[in-house]
Amino acid sequence: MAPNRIRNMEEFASVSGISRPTLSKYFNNPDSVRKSTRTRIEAALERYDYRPNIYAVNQNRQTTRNIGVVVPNLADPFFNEIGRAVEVACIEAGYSPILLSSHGKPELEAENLESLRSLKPAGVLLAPFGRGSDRKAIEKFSKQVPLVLFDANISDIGAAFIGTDNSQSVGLIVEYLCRSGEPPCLFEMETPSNPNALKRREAYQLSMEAQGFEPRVLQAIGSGWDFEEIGQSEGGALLRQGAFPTNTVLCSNDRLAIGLLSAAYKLGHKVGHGADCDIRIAGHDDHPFSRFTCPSLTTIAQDYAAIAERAASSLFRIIETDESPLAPAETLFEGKLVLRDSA
Amino acid sequence: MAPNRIRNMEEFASVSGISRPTLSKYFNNPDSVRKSTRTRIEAALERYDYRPNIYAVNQNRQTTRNIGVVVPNLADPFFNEIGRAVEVACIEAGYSPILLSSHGKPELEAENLESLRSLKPAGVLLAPFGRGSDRKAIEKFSKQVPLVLFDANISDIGAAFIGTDNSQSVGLIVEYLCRSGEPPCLFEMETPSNPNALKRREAYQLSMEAQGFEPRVLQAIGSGWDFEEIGQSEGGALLRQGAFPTNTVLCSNDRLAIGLLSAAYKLGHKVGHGADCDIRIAGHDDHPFSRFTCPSLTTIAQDYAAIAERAASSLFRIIETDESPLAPAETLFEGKLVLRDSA
DNA sequence: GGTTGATATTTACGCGCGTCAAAAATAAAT
DNA sequence: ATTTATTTTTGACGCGCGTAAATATCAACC
Repeated sequence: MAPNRIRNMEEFASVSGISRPTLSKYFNNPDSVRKSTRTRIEAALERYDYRPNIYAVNQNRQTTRNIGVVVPNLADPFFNEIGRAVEVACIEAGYSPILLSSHGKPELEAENLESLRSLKPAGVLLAPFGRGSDRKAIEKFSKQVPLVLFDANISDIGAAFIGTDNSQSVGLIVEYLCRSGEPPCLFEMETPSNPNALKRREAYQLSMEAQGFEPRVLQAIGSGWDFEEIGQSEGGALLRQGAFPTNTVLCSNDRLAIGLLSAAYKLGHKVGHGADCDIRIAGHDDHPFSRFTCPSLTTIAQDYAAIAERAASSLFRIIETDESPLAPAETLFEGKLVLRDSA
Repeated sequence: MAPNRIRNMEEFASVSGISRPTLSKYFNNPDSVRKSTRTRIEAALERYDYRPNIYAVNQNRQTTRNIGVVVPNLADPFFNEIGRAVEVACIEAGYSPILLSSHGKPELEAENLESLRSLKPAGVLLAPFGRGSDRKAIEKFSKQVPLVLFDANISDIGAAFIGTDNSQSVGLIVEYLCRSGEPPCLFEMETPSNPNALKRREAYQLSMEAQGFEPRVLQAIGSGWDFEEIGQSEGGALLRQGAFPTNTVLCSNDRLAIGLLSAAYKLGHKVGHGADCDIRIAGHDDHPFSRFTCPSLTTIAQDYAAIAERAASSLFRIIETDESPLAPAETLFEGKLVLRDSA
């Protein structure tokens, strides 16, 4: 079917009987040519399987149709899922997403942005580390490339931020836990680099006070991304010491909860809301594995799909209308309570 | 520090006092210029932060320094880890990896390869689906671009294959299980699309027979990538029916085992090798979560790092020496037994 | 059939860089 | 200091495509 390979648009022009400038127009926007021409081009395309050299195409353009997507750690199922959702949204809108992970290393975040720059992306979707992020680098970057933040916010940077309303979501689960048993204490990392963790702590405190209970926060010592490991060792130590002030533990995120569940199992503590149970454990994020923990984990589901979709569409609008708001627009989605067996 | 921006190599040549062809040589291979010149260029680079336009650079090259990395599903922690390891190996060797996931959809695999073609990659590392893969498409692709397979093999395709020696690894765990308790039955997916699953079944059967036991295979009905879900529902059903012929279950992979563990917990079966336990469950792959299951999972650890490193270096050698072996070279790494609490 | 507005073609230039050949400069060796 | 080998510079061309201006063609309308 395919005769001698087509080497460039010139050749494709001659075999298809369409002039090169018209072809160029077509490839940039198929709707910009008359329908009859479009049909002829597409017929030729079937026969000859030619595709423009993307390097030559992008060489002169000051901006491409690439969208950079940068997440702190693709190995974390949460960022994996949301990264994938964002990717799909980009493809559906006709852009080419380039998904980069900073592998848990904040210094890689700035490097990733830097290496994106040379790809001349039309825009970038960034889920920043937070405290670990190089604020200046990101700020500088956002002046050169349309930037939308998601998951975690950095104040006054980027054209928009899309995330979960931690105060709503944490309020929801705190209220549930208080209503259905002893009020929860909060189990979190000692120095959370993620701004969401900070917001969740505040939300926990406010919510407890609003219901007339005293907030109690327990911190796990450790750093890095091995949350399960830290939850297991630190949480296990607290369990052994009987250091949890109530029989209900709200973990700052599911991964910590998974570690704590594992420690509780090892120690023979029965977890759950049954009458025969010793302790209740809840999480936050609806981690893909939280359905398979023992017992399954009561948690808060973030609306991954909505966040990803909104983040992407916000960016597209900025790119396509070429206007970015003066102050970053903030969109927060509500979390949903997912009741399972652990609390 | 940075005066008016440098727009192209011409400008950088004038401000740095080096001729453009020499700069071009430098950027293609810093070692190809005299040391004194190199120092001068690098000094200028510090001051002016210029980088060649990658689109212009790659426009004429018939091949770039991009390496495509295609895995079936980045959401699966196994492919996530190995994909990341491969990525790092590429970067260290001075290539630019482009990591693509087929999101569990075999048809996306061919699409991913196709879209890679227009990036003119120097080579591609592919972890194929196996049965679901479009053999002809991959075969055609491998004639145009150096291709190295890893994790799962497709016979006679690609220049090399690197994976785990399933017959060794399964033999190891079967031998251990037989030695330490009742001989295991095998729990696997009904129609595994992954060739490793087939090899593991064969290895299980051979190994059992070698030790004088009758192999018993139980299959979970279901398809797709929700292995935990299938393991939980199908495995749970088998448990309820008392359908497992022995008290020891070897799962074809950890994700299935995680689902089965969850089902066992729900049913109140005590899992482990203790005297008070009802059932032993083992897996294969050393999934990152297998340390945190309840109880922790006895399994086989694949040597992710070695596989990734070898796959990458095999590809680099083919690219750099421009010679591919007549028959695909096969390298298998041994698995290691990881003893934990579940078996 | 002639007019008009939209679309296609012709021609030509430029983008940023790779690369080649010849000339010039530099370094190493005698 | 002279020769020789190596490296750099100069000058020039081409890659595949975007894009602009002028011209030619088309479709539809009265």
